[in-house]
Amino acid sequence: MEYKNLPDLSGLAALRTIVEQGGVSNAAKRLFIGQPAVTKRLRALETCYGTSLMERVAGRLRLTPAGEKVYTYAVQTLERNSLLIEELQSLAEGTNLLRLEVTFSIGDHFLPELLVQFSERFPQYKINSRLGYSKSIQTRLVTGLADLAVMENAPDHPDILVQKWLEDELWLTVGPNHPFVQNNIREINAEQLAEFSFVLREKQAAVRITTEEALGNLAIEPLNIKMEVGSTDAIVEILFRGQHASFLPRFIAEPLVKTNKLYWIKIAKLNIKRTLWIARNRTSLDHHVAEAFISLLREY
Amino acid sequence: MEYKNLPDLSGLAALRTIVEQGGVSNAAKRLFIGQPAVTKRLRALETCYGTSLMERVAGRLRLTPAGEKVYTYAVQTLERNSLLIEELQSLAEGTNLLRLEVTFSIGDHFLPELLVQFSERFPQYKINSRLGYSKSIQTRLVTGLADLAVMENAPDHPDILVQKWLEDELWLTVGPNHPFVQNNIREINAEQLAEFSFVLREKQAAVRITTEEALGNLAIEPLNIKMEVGSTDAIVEILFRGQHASFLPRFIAEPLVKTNKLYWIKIAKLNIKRTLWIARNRTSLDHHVAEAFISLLREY
DNA sequence: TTTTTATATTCCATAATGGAATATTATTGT
DNA sequence: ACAATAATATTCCATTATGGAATATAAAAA
Repeated sequence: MEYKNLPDLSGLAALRTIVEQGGVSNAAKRLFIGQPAVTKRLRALETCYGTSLMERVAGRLRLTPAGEKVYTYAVQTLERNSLLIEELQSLAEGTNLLRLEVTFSIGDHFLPELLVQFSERFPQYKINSRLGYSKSIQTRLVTGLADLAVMENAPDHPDILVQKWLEDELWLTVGPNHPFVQNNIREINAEQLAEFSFVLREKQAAVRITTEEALGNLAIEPLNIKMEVGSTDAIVEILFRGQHASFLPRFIAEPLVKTNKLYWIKIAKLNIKRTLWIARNRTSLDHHVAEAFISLLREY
Repeated sequence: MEYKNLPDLSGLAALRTIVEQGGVSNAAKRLFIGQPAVTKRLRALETCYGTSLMERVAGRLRLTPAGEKVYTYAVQTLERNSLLIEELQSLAEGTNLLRLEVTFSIGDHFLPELLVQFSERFPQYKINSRLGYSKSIQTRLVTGLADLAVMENAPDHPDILVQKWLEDELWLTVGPNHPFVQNNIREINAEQLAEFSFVLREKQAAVRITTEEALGNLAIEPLNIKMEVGSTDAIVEILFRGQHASFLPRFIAEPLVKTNKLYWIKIAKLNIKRTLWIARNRTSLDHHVAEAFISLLREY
């Protein structure tokens, strides 16, 4: 089991493109790389096979007899790879499977109901969903390991298309036992944030990132963070029971505030707004299960 | 013409080896790389195809359905690359390989020495040589199954180019026990051929053909052919031991006659002359190994 | 002969790869 | 239940590979 001097598929692609485009310079344009890189790939491929594949005749490159054999292998291998990719997509689509990624707060709050509704409306489709941080979700989208994502931050990558889903805010939220609630204080200045004992999500969480971005622009003392907790539900429980404060997404805080289970303390001259995003890989825009899920999202 | 996320053949090799060796650590040993590199190649391959190829089941990796398709492609692609490499080696050796055909008498008498000299002088070249009758040699030249022939008859075909090599004759030859030798007779008339008991080569042999052509033009009785023997060396032995006669190529008879082991009986007014030929297929005139062999022939 | 076209090479910055060391996951044995 | 073992995954870092700007070389065209 010895694999020595394995050729590069990118080298085979270069050989094929040189032949079919009639030269190195044209191939470079079609491959979106520079001319030297094309020449180098071709010559590197020759090293793999230990023989000349193209030689210069009348100023242009022509296949050698050996080159013709390698060209045939190149075309077959590349075509088969394309077919394989289609096959893999069919395999994924064939099961009508949506690979969905959502950030944690969205996962905790929206996902259960979304999944139930989706399953009732589209019983033929399947969903694999997972919760994750924005960064890793972005990676999974880019690499094709996810079909669709719903996120609290807009991904920043040329291969990802985003569309807005909902507008949201982060509310400074406390429980019923908090002194500010006891003293019937519902609005503060930003400087007063230093008086609070905070329990916040961990640093990678979208809520935390957005909070720190918004407060980082203010000339205030650092927050007094007593705890980092990896679950918004747990934070809500802590707020119920103690005298801590946290920044919660409005979609989580608002129902609780309306039922007087938690209290929103407004910050004068500060609204931490954000958008919830739908994100997809640019190359998967024909994914019909994802389209179905998005139509459901749009009903919110 | 877009080639994005092309897989790595080394990644395909890793996948194949993991499957066939039953795990990452064993695959690492077989590939002569470290375990982390194997894992990374596998996971990098998954990124190329945008789907999981192997997942951990009971502590070990197992192929996913997608992984099975990629494994199949991997095996095919790697095997075809191996075949391609062999093919390229054959192609390369092909240009250094001489397929030589010679008629039997030349094969018996000249070929051993020729091959030894050729091998010493041109160690980088290979020769496949075979003995044959003129007819079949001609066919093999025409069909490209032979590169070069040395023959006792000139082939007659538009695709075969011939050049003279040596001039030769056929000598009526007898052994020391023959009555004509005992009676010190060294020249006869053609009519006296009927008095001889002949041992000749088989009908397809060039010697036989040339002999019968030469004698067929004479108004003499048919030869008394006691034996047909398929080897000129055997004929020489028979002449030593008995009272038969034969027609031998001068290049075989002359050394023996000069040392009084055999005797040449001249035929008045008859010299059976012939030429030894170098023959090639018209379309293979740039065969440099053949040129090398011909240069050696020219030294005779 | 000069200009234009096509490919090859050099030098350098960046990206990719492999491995030692370590971490994590899972199974087995006591 | 815990410790030991087996298998895979991850981190960090050094080395190697790759692409491109600039330039050189080869060949054709004007």
